[in-house]
Amino acid sequence: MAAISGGKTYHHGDLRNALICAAVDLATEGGPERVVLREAARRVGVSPTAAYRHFDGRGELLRTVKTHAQRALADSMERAAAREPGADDPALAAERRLAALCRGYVGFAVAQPGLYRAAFCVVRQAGPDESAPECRMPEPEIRAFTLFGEALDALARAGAPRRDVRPSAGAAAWSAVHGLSLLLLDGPLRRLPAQRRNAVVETTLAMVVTGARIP
Amino acid sequence: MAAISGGKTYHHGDLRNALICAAVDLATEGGPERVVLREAARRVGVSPTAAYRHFDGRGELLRTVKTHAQRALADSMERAAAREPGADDPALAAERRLAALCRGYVGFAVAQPGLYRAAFCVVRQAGPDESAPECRMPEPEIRAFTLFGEALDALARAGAPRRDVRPSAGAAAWSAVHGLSLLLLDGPLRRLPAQRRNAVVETTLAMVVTGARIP
DNA sequence: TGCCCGATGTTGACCGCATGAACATTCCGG
DNA sequence: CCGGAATGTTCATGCGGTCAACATCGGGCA
Repeated sequence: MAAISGGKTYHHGDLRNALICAAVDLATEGGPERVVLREAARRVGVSPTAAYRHFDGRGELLRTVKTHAQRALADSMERAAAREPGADDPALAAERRLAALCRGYVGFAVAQPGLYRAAFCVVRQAGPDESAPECRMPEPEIRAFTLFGEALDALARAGAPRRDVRPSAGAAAWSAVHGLSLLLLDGPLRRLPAQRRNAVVETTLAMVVTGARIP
Repeated sequence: MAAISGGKTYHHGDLRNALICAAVDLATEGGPERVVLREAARRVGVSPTAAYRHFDGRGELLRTVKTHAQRALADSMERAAAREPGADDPALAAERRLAALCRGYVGFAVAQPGLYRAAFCVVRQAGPDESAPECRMPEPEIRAFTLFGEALDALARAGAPRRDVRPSAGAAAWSAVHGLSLLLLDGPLRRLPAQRRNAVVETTLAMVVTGARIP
């Protein structure tokens, strides 16, 4: 993520991207609260206010980082699922895939705490229009949720959960891994030794999978 | 929480408490990030630096609020459980109590988003001693966890989960309600209409309970 | 009783950050 | 080749955290 630039000219040439990279680095190092406009500008070697030519302000910069982090999270999930060996029994395969997605999720959170927190941080909106229309589904751009949903669908096709529970089931699975991740990162489970932490993760996974299996 | 004071003297008389109240109000209104030393002092009608006679700085003030919020959360859980009617079947009673605790948990989060977030916010430590000794259990002062643990114990005594899963099972249940709360508050489930939100909550509860029931 | 010290507040100052206004430098299309 | 649009810069304002020096109060001891 650390970009290098050669000659110094008055015009940077790709400041927007450079700032994004710097901001992502900052978030990676210390989470969303460390995404500071001035610091990003400093790292890129540009004056603080230059950023305003490319972003509405700190808010928009952070939102960009957030999007990046959400993508990275989903990627981690897909990679984990791809590593998972298949199975003849479709139900078993579906369960394995669900578990792998969960592991990819928590794995990303633990490996990239700063980015993970950035992926879910709250960013002040531009307009004070708090009254966005209600939304049936979670913010659509969250691919992580889509992945859980699809996995649960597959499980359903293999005969497991009641049809009418979906898509709530996706949200339930998501809740479990999200809560687990946060408790492990900055929450009260932060100091668990690795082995005990693993136990907690596996227990939670079991809860998710059996919760999806049993009507 | 809003305190009134009578005559104005140079010495306030109970500044520490007054500041805490103001800070809790702030957190209630806008979460931990709105707990601002200067603002708390302003509300109490005192100069900003006066707070330093009673707190190490913003950090300690916030930590105090956090503790308060954790207590309030646990109280909400216990109240919800107390409202729950008993049952003849001990296993059923145990399941009901667990569900009630969860509802009390999520209910608090939804009713007091600011306080809830404050209860789990990260506060910079005084010394940079990142290397606290590893801890087998979650931070002991978190009564919420204790409550989940006890409820699962009761369920275990009624014959449900495998012995060896505890206390991981407590963490799993906690993860589910914690993640659910956060997704509902500022997360991607924030805009769900009330009815759909209820469905998600109930589905998650079912996951927690069946997850605890099935070995 | 009266005075002095420590506890408690206050002022003033410094630093970092977000953000806006006015000014400077490039670059590119006509 | 030139002028305006892009893109950066400097200057200034306001907020928040925190420190040092100074002011005030109140209670205990001589």
